[in-house]
This record gives sequence, C-alpha cells and structure tokens, in this order.
Amino acid sequence: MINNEAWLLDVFEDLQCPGLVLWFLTSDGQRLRLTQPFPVTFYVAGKSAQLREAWKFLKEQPAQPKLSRQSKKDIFLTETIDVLAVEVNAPGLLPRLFRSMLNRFPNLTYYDADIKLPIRHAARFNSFPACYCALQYDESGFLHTIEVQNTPWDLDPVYPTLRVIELEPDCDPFRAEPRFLLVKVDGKQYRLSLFKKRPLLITLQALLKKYDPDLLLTRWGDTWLLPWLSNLAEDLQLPLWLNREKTRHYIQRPERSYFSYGQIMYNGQQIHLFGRWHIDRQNAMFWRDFGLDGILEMARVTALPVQQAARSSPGTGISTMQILTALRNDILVPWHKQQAEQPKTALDLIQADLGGLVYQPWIGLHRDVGAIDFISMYPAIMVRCNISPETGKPGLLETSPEPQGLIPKTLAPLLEKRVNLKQRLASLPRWHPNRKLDAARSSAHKWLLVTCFGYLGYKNARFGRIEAHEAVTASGREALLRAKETAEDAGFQVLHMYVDGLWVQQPGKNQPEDFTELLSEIASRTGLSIALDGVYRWVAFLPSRADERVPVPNRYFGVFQDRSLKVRGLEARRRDTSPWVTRLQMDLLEYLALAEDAADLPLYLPGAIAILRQHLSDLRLGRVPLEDLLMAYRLTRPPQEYKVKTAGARAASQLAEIGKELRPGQRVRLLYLRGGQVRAWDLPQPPNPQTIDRARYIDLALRAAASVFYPLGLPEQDLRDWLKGGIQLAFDFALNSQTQHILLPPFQEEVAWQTIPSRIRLPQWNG
DNA sequence: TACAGTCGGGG
DNA sequence: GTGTACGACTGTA
Repeated sequence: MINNEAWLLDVFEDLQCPGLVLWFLTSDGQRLRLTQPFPVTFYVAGKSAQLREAWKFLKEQPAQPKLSRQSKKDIFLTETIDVLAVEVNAPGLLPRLFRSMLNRFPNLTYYDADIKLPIRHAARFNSFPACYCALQYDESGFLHTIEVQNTPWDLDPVYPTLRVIELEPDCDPFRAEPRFLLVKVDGKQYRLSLFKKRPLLITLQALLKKYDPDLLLTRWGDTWLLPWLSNLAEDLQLPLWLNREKTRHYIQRPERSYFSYGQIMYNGQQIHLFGRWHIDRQNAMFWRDFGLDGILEMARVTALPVQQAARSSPGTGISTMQILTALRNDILVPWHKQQAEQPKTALDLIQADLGGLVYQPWIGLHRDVGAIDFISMYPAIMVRCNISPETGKPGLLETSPEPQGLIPKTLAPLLEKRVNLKQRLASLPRWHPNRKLDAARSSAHKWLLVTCFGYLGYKNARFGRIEAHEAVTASGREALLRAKETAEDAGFQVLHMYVDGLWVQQPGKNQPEDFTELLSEIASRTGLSIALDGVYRWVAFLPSRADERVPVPNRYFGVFQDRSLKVRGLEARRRDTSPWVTRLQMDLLEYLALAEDAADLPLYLPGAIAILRQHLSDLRLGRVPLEDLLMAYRLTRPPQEYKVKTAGARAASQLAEIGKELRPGQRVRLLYLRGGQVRAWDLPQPPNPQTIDRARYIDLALRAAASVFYPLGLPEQDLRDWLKGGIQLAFDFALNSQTQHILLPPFQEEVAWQTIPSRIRLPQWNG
C-alpha cells in the first residue's frame, strides 16, 4: 500500500472497468492516475403498482442495477417519501439506464438522475477541483482511501505548480487565415508554420510528450485550433496526445445560443480534455473578467470541473452548489422541477409583484454626497430570513425559527467568504500583489451570490420558488425604507435610492467618518451589513432625454473624494457605443473630475469644450482610426427574421452573403456610411474612409457630450447651435439653489486640447 | 406615431 | 445546462 499526498486534477468514468479514473498531481510533482470504485444511485417515486413494473423492467437491464426501497426527503414535501433506489456499479452506465427508464415510464418522478460524476464525488468525499488529498493506493493504481485535507472556504488556497503550454494562432481564424502557431512553454516561445503540417505536428507532439502539461491554455482552441490539429493528425496518421488519458478522444460540445441574463448569448463549441485542462481564453466567459484565479475559485466553491467552470455562467455554478448541498443533506435532487406556484390572494399579488425599490433621484448636481450600499443585499436577506423553497414565508426582515433551509445553507459560507475577502482586500495596501487575486475571487463570488437570487424566481430552477423570490424583494424594499428613515432621522437628505443603495447628503458631512454612525444605525435597524461606497465630491443625476422634468434612476455620474469617477447609464457604459464616442465622453468626464468642488465646474467648461472640439476635428480630418468608429450590436435572431431591418440586421445580411454567418448571441460590428448605409466590418474589402457618415458620428458625439454638459446647465440644442459658430452661448449654472449666469463668446476653431493645463487656472467666464 | 430592437447590471 | 422584469432610448416603417 502506498501513502501519498496530492492535488486532484480530474475525475471521470473509467471505460475499462466499473468506477472512476482520477488524475492527481502529487506533492513531489508526479502525475498520478488512479482508479476508484464508485457506484451511483438514482431514485424513482410513483404509484406502487407502477414502481413494481419498473422494478421488473430494471431487473432485465444489462446494467444489472441493485434495487432497494428507501425512504427519502423531497424538499417540496413535508413527509419523507418511499422511493425505489437504483444503484449502478459502473457510473458510465447510469445515463443510458435512466434514459430508457424515462422512455418506458415517463410519468414516474425521478431524483438524482442527472448529476454529473464530479459533483457526486464532491458530495461523497468533499472533493473539489485542485483539492489537496491524502491518498492510499496499491501498486496497480487502485485507490483505497481518499481524504480531502482542505476546504473550498480557505482564504489562501495552496495550489500546485501547474505545467502550462500556451497555444494560439497568429490571428483570429474567423477573420483572416492564420499562418503560424505561437507556442509558449517553460519560458520559451516557438513559432510554427501552419503550412508545414508534418513538422508542425511532430514538434507539437514532442512538446506535449516532453512537458506533459496540466493545462493547455489556448485562444480559439475550442472553436478552431484543437479540432483543426486533431483532424490534421488523423489525416497524416501522426500521433497527437492532446489528452493525458491516451485512450480517450476529447469531448466536443457543440456551439449553442441560449437565453440568459435577459439576452441571447452565444457560446462557441467547446473542447474538453481528459486528465488535463483545456481553457480557451477566447471562449471562456469568466476568463476575461477574473482570469485563471477567478476560474479556479469558481471551480473550488462550485465543485464544477475546471474546464466547465471556465465556460459556464454563474447560474450553472450556483445551481451546482445547491445540488451539492442537497446531496450532502440527504435531500433528493429533482430531475425536473415540477413545482407550481401556490395560489395567491389579490392583496398578495399587489404586494408581491414588485421588484427592487426604485426612487426618483433629485435631478441635477449635488456636492458632498455619501453613497451607501447594502452588501450583497439579496443573498444576505436569504440567509438572515432563512428564505428557501421549503421554508415558510417570513415576516419582513425577520428570522424564521425553522431549521436552516437549503438555499441559506448553500449561501452562508459563500457570503461569509466574500465578506472576509473584502475585509482583507480593504486592509491590504494598494501595491500588495495579493490584491488582484482577492479582487478577482471576490468578484467571482459576487456573481454566484447575485445569480442565486435570480434562480429562486426562475421557473425551471430545481430549487426555485417564486414566493421565495418575492419574499426576498419585499424584505429588500423594507430594508431600503428603514435605511431612508434612519438617514432622515439623523438629519440627512435622501437624494436617491436604488434597489440596494442610497445617496444621502447633509451640509458639512463629506468625510467617510461622517457616515459611520449612520451606517451602524442602519445595520442595527435592518440586521443587514451596509458599507459606504464612497463620498462624492459631487454627483449629477440626469433626467430623461425624452422629458427633462422626469428623472431616470440610473443615469448619473460623480467624482469621489479620491478623484475616481463613477459613471452609470451614460453612452460610455453601453457596449453598442463606438470606442471613439466612449473615449470622447470619458475624456470629458475625466477632465471635469479635476474639479475640487462642484462650484468650480464652470471654470472647466472652456477646457471641456476644447476637448470636444479636438475630437470633432480629429474626425473631420480623418485622424480617427476606423476601428474606433465601429458600432457593435448583438444579434437576437438570424438576419432574415428581423421585422425591422436594423443596422445590425443589415450588416449581418452582408456577412451572410459571403458565407460568414453569425449566430444569435454573437455581435456584429459595423460602420455607418453616408446615405443611411451600413457596412459590416468583417467583409473582405476594407471600407473606403471617404464614405464614412461623419455627420452621423458627430451627432452621436454631441449626444454623448451633452449628457456630460447637462448638469452644468447647458442644454444639448444650445450646445449644437453654438458649435455651428457665430452666436454667443448663455446659460445658467445652478448649484444648491444658487445660480450663476454663464456667457461664452462665439465659438472659436483654434483650440488644441493638448494646450489645456491639467491643473486648471482658467479665466473667469461669468457674466 | 407606433413599436421593434437593444441596452443595462456587477467590477 | 438555461436568472426575470422592465424602462430608456433609438431608428425603421
């Protein structure tokens, strides 16, 4: 018998004999393949006559399941229920057995029938990707015991040193033809010609053999590179060991478009390897935002295999965590949710059908404003009020006496870890190397927490229940209202409230300490944690563009004490705004952010106008690269299905004509051309810069600029008229009920914004 | 003028 | 292997 310690890399079913294959990385750096017996069970409930039929049916199946009667807990029922337990020795045989059962007995109720092996393993052994284990195994590689030494909740996980090979073509294969494969391994770089196919494969295979990587980190590996290489190897009859498990071919999951987060999303096809991880940076949803650390963190806390964690949404993650909690607490996991909403009274409907509380902000400019937010408000409410599909309806912000429900049980450690990470983050100095790591992990958690709330109200979620969802929003509104009362009792003016945050103001209070007492009072009156997002030097809430008198809750910008900007709802935040317009708007905002005091803002107006002017003349003189003028629209359907031929639809049609079809969920990039035309960016011929619809872009630019100028009291139309030249510009700058009349002389061409000093001493313009 | 279509959010 | 709902806004018909 051999004792050893190792990190777990991969778990999958053994094709040779019943059980699992596990790949480990040992503490002394070996890559170890072990096998482990792993019988799996699913459960069936229904009328006893039908269950007896099912019993007979199962006895005749080649998988030879072990059958027994058991009493188990269904989360939606108060009493335990009698179920038929179907145990299979070879885990790989379960899916097919379940499918044939379902075919034959579609009306029975199934549990634990579609749970992936790594999740079952996690439930039974508390394992998770890259967990550190104490192992006992014999010479034949048969695993006798596995004891996991750490938990997903460690703040400082110790990871093994992974061997990594990075592979990427020299350009985007969907936009041009790549010529080289760039390989990075062990500090060395190689550039292999894609046209010399035999040497390419021989070199790659040599590298794979020599370095035996744990992680293949690619770009377009999912959608192009790995299938291309694999097909090539097959054609040329050369070996290419992409998998560490050499008897297996990789898994190719097809591309798909799906509805998530209120929009159509697109995922390219995926290539999953056995015994080592493949991550395609181009196709990894979480990769861009959180990096490998975020992916590993997702994998740890959700127990999803790394390759899946990298490519799945937080919804899959949180759903998996709920399944884990259920399995560990001996609660049946329904195969399909079949829970109907309970009937509601009319009053319930009126009270329940509201979302988060939204208040109308006071339009305009405000100085010295504290922004305070509840920390992960909805998840915190779910934990505090014990809101779960199986628990009773709690009073507003009250704790129920029932045992902790499945959802709070799942969330509590996650919430605690996030708070710990955030606290540590706040205490680390800015230069500290761990900051980025903690921030990435904290954000990954935030996503899981946010999504968990949405999942409660999702009709197809396994553990969702709309009443629970509504109980959460009801308590959320109550918390915000109590916070408002508390602030007003303390003499603050509440300028705005939005779902989980509020903006408060009191003359003379402009330091973080000035809000400490308020924070703790709100925390005690609501029982929820709350934090100061920051103190704004000044903040501007914008009105609706359609009607100046109507405030909109989420269009604002402001500057914090540390000079950092916060921008919401402006053009620059939108992904369909071209980079040039975004740059212009951000330049203007960053420039205004130099103002120490809102009262100084008028002094910055000439400089801001000069910045605008500079960008406009860049456009006129053709100095703006075409890429910076690209608009990007997400397609929601195939081009021919659009009733209204939007710019995006027209551009997608152009691409479809040359065989470059985009799927729903993908973005199409385009330029506006004169004569109301559009042109897709990814057409073979580059567009003629002369045909660009400059007027159109200038219009977009002025629109964006006007949002920024609005709180200065400068209306968009006046700005447009004045820029044409020849007239004076007169307007009123209002702050704290004091009005300043401002007069600008007729617009002059000759200002280069490079000449604007960063620390401003500008002439007075006031009349 | 009606309404189809797209966006946001979190950091 | 999937959050919903909705308001703001723009551009087409």
